[in-house]
Amino acid sequence: MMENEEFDLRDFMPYLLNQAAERLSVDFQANYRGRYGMLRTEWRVLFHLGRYGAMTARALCDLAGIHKTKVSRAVAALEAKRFLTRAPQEEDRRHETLSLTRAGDAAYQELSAAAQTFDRKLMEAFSEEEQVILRNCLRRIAQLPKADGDDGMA
Amino acid sequence: MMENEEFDLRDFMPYLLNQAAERLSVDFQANYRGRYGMLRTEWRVLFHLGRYGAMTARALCDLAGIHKTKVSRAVAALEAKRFLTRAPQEEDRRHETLSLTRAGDAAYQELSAAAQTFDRKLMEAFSEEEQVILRNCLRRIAQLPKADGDDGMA
DNA sequence: TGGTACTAGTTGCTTTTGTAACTAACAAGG
DNA sequence: CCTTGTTAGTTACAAAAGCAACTAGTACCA
Repeated sequence: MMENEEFDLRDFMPYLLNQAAERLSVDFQANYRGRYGMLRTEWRVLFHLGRYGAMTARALCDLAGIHKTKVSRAVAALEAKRFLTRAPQEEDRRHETLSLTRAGDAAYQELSAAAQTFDRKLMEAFSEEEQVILRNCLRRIAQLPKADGDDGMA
Repeated sequence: MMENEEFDLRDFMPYLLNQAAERLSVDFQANYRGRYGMLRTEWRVLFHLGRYGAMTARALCDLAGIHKTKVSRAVAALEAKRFLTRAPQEEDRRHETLSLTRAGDAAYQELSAAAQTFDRKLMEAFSEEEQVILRNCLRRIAQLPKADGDDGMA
């Protein structure tokens, strides 16, 4: 045992990223779970629709990088909560335009504000330089091409 | 709609971290899933035991920040694969010392090497300064105290 | 000895996710 | 029309995770 002394698990990026991501996600959950009974995917769908406007489920999948079954279920849940409505497009009835209701948009506004506050507060702990580098590096990692060419979106 | 123009979801740290973490974890999975049929938690338990030596499940929970039910099931799975053995301690038979078998250690050695290669390759894309800041920031985020004082380990 | 309380670890049940198969709508060619 | 192929979205089933209740071993104290 105990070979590879120099390699600490705590320096392994996938592990470190997961720890950091879980740490923050669990904290922020309190906002959408407690007040609105939303799941993480529902919050993301809500956020995308609020931020980028009405779109189809397919566009949402592409934009947010969420699998279509997760989107499908999140949309159904948000619809049940009366936070969004669907409208099949006339030219092609396979496409459903998803739009937030007034209540959905209100929830988005509040959660979006909470998110900004959360982010600002978190970032107070970091210098300007650290913030820039951190966001930049994370974006680059998130945008890495998938290893096997499969985008998992089939 | 479309208020809060300045706040892009892509800059929200919990989201960004999750995206980056998922991206890397999915790639590295190929190593332990394909070759050893391991789950993520099993890999983490294996890694901790290989890296830090034999310990109890409880110590593993604390060290790795994994919930005891997940550890319990991962240990059972690794035992079934003959990668570790348990030995109740004589002074207190509630404590079981978990130790890797020869096969378990061999798997750890190989996966640990794969992890180092993975990490090195990933980090080639970043400057020395970026690497230092990135790891440092992530560690600080991962170590933030839990919001509600509950460590989720009960 | 018996009672209460605490810790280690497991198990049962429910919720959530992943995978793959499915339906429905369209498009193009024969 | 009718087949074949493709895309949007849903659903069924299986794998995994979360939570809470449980067993078992220990400690303390009356």
